[in-house]
Amino acid sequence: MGRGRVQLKRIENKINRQVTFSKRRSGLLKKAHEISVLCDAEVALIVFSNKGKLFEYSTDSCMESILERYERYSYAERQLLSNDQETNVSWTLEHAKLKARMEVLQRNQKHFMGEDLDSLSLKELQNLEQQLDSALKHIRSRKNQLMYESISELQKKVKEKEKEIAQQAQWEQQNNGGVDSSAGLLPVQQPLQSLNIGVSYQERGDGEDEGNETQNRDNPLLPPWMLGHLYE
Amino acid sequence: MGRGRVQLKRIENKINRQVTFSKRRSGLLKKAHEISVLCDAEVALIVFSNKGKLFEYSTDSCMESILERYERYSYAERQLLSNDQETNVSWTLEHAKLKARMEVLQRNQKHFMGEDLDSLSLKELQNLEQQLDSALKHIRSRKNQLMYESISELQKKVKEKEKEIAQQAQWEQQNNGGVDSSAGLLPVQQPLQSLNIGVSYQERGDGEDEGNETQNRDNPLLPPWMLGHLYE
DNA sequence: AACTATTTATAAGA
DNA sequence: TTCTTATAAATAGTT
Repeated sequence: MGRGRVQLKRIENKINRQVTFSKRRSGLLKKAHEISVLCDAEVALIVFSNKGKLFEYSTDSCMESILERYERYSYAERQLLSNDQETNVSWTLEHAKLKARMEVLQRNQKHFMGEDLDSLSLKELQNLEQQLDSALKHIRSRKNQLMYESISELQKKVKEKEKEIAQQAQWEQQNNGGVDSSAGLLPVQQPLQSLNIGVSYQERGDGEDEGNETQNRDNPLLPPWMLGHLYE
Repeated sequence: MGRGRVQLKRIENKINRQVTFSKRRSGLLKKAHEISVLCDAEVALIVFSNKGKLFEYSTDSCMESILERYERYSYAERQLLSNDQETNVSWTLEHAKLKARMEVLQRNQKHFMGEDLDSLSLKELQNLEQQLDSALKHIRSRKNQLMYESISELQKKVKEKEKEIAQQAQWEQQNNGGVDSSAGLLPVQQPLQSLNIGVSYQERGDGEDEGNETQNRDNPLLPPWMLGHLYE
């Protein structure tokens, strides 16, 4: 409709295109409005210009509700996404809760490590001391148990080795009249080295090493007793 | 454009309206497509008929991306929500990390409380013992400091009270020849009660109370030494 | 759905 | 951009 036919292809002349856009845009909006009124239809029209400018028309100026209706109507997929949005709130909440618990745990950890004690009252300090005392008892008990098991195992192996050596000595005695019968007198030393089992336990003396436990202060992810090898 | 003018109002004749809707709809879609091609614009057109049937046109058949662009462009409010969606990935990640750290901290806390020790090796147990030993030293040091401060303050107040009483005794002696000069002989007892300062410290004996620290096992939010009053 | 008289939209020019 | 105008396109009413 105009002085000449138009081919359905992009108008290369920039000015021309801009003018045509302006004219056709208003025509389109007008027609959208007309069909909306005449035919009692719900219309949503969104136009982005070449340059990114937005123009829109929507029946009753209620774009969002029409778009929502569209989403509902057309894509179950989208529905899932919007569900995500709805759960965002509770998710944020859970996240905040988690953070709060983290902070409490970190604070506790510091207290357990003898740090940040200034914020505790005398009563709280007493309870903490009691707690650690009790924990230490458990830990030492468990340690003793482990050591005992280790020693028991060692003794078992020592006895086996003793038996072996005794048998060998008996065999040698039977075959060449006995070369060295004193082997059985060193049943402990010999097996301990050959078995190569290290129980490097040593009871800690009190009073040295005072500042060492602060090295791990800034890394809550690694418990300090996992870093023992670093100090050795 | 037709044989007669049309007023911009709802067509009451149902058949007529339906026909007009059909004609105009195709015209509208055509024009939407034309402006899109001719002017290099991005167009989204959604039409719901009177009866709820959906018709749509979108440039490059990419309705969702145009609608997203619209949301981004038009509502800052919506922008925030869609941004949330984009950061969901990294957020999920952060959440997972937080959870992992939580678990490590909770495990540590149990170890600090002398629980779940079976999973630790002898070496780890030694390091833990050393850690707790050191922490206990700090805690006891801090406790002693608090007690010392408490006692110092008490002594100061006692001295003040003494002075007061001495002054009063002197005054009484001057005025009625001395009624009770023995008041000055109890300078410690008297003020201690009237000042009402409780230092309820008591050194813990060893060996009793072995199972008590497990009461708080299921509540990582409350450090056990905050629950001291529950045991009393 | 097809036809067609008419209205409307708009291309080109100012 | 807006106005004008010639003409293409859309479409109301009819068949």
